[in-house]
Amino acid sequence: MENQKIAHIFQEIGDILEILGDSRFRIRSYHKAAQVIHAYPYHLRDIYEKDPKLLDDIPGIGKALMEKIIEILTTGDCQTYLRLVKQVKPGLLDVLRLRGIGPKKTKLFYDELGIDSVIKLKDAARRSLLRELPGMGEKSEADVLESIESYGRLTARIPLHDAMITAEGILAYMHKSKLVKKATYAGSLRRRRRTIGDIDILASGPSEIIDYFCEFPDISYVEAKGDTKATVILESGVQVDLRVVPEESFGAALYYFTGSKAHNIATRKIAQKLGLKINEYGVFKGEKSIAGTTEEEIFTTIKLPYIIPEMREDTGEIEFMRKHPNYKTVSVADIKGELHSHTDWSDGDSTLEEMAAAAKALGYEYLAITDHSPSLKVVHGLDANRLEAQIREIDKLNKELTGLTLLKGVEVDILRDGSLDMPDDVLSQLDIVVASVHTYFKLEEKEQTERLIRAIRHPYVNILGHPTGKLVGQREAYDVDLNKLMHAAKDTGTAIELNCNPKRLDLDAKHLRAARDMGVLIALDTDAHNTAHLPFVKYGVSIARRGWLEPKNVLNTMSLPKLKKHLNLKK
DNA sequence: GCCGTTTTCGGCCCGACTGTTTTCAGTCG
Ligand SMILES: Nc1nc2c(ncn2[C@H]2C[C@H](O)[C@@H](COP(=O)(O)OP(=O)(O)OP(=O)(O)O)O2)c(=O)[nH]1
Ligand SMILES: [Mg+2]
Ligand SMILES: [Mg+2]
Ligand SMILES: [Zn+2]
Repeated sequence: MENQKIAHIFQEIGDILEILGDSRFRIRSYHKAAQVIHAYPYHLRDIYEKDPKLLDDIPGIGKALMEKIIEILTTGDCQTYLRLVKQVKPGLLDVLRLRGIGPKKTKLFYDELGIDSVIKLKDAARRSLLRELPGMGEKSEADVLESIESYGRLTARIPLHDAMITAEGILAYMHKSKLVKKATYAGSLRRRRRTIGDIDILASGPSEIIDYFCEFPDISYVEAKGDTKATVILESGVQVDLRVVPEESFGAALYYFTGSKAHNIATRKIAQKLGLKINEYGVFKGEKSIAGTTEEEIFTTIKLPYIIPEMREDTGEIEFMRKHPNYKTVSVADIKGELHSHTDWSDGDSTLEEMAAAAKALGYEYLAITDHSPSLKVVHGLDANRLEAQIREIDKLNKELTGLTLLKGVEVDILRDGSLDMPDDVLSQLDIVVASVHTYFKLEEKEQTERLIRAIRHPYVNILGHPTGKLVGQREAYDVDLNKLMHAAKDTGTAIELNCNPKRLDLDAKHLRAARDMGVLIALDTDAHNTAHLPFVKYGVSIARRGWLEPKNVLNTMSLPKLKKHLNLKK
């Protein structure tokens, strides 16, 4: 949380410096530092307390920003920031956020017309005052109005799964055209971020592809359209960017368009040092193209091993892959089973038999049935009697099943004080216990953390379920110190869940990086409430890859015998 | 403001689209 506060201050200092017309490189340093800190796996305070000089070792943090971090950690404030905030009206930052309006126009409108809020900007545009300004005209004034009007209509970041479905629809349409040689999605979707800002589509072939793309039925309007790219807004409010390149540039373009921006900049710098230039058309030595058809070629020319899209965030992956060129992150094929699922015994839709058949069809060795506990009445949580009945039912089913073993389990509710919603003598009969929070999300950090640690330390708990409670677009993480949870998890051999439901995916790459470094096992659980949810594991795997996890970091890559042994260790 | 396997000074990724412009600035990817 403190890291996020520092990242926010640096981001805003950068934004304000932009409006004030400061050096763009100085601005870049602040923005870069903000991004680095935002994605940093450890508390800066912990680093500082170990040795303040270590802060300077973080890439993107130099002497000056290190001093500012220390100032914020020790005084709670940053004098530079406070001074800058006084120089710029807060409404200017809102103006800056409008599409098509950057720092130069924000400053122009303010200097010339005293515009310091979106409301005032709208008023000035309506009164035709903007068109008189240098570099402005009738069209650009109308564009300002349009930008203000559309601000609310544009969709915020959407869940990965929703973006994937939309992208697949667009790609199916693209592949119907004979002009299109290759087409795929790129951007944050290919890097599998939990949320997607816009959908980026790459195609190879002639530039007429752009016209065909702009005829896609779900388009609300075309925002920009040229010879090599177009930007459209769908009826749903989602933005789609299309980029078209010649076939021989497909690999270079895919590399460019996959990003991230920070990763691109980092590898383009490496190319520079080698006397090369990377752009979306290829790698160039002088005028001559020396690579471009595949991504692999691009990496080879700059002497790097292939780096998977999920890792391309400039969070240390370049250095790391140089040192470990054969590093392999976890993949869907490594997943041996599911450890968190529900049936129609509680709030699931599918029967035990149906869930077992679906798990078997996925090639799983095991499926843990973990229905809810009794305090959760709305989801028909199982009391001790019904759970014992389910245990007998599963024992019976296991005798009939071949190739798949059902594990007897429960998703036990963690009560307000950190105790569990099921007596120990019932839990002791189970193969696996997932413990998770469904109430009292709003406790303050210390209390919430202690509550969850108590659950982690419970001898029968194997997995802490959906540990942050985050829901895309609905609920922020509850106030909890994940690093402390991970220490307790490490101590006790408890796994932490990465809930694979695309609405949740509630651990992000930085948390997983920390878990990996600490040797905490992560369980990739779909929390399936019907058979169709089981394949959601692929989203969890993607996020795990973003956190650099190897198969050995993931609990459900274990074979059944190994898993059983592991689950028994704690008791 | 950051950074250094040619550098502690002098660079900082590279290109497309739009509107306003007679040659390019601003914004965005
Ligand atoms: N070299 C370079 N590439 C960029 C730059 N900005 C964007 N890109 C590339 C990398 C991005 O992943 C890709 C798509 O841009 P987007 O703005 O859509 O970002 P991205 O998809 O990563 O995130 P998003 O979820 O859409 O916010 O274009 C840039 O300034 N320089
Ligand atoms: Mg994007
Ligand atoms: Mg985009
Ligand atoms: Zn559940």
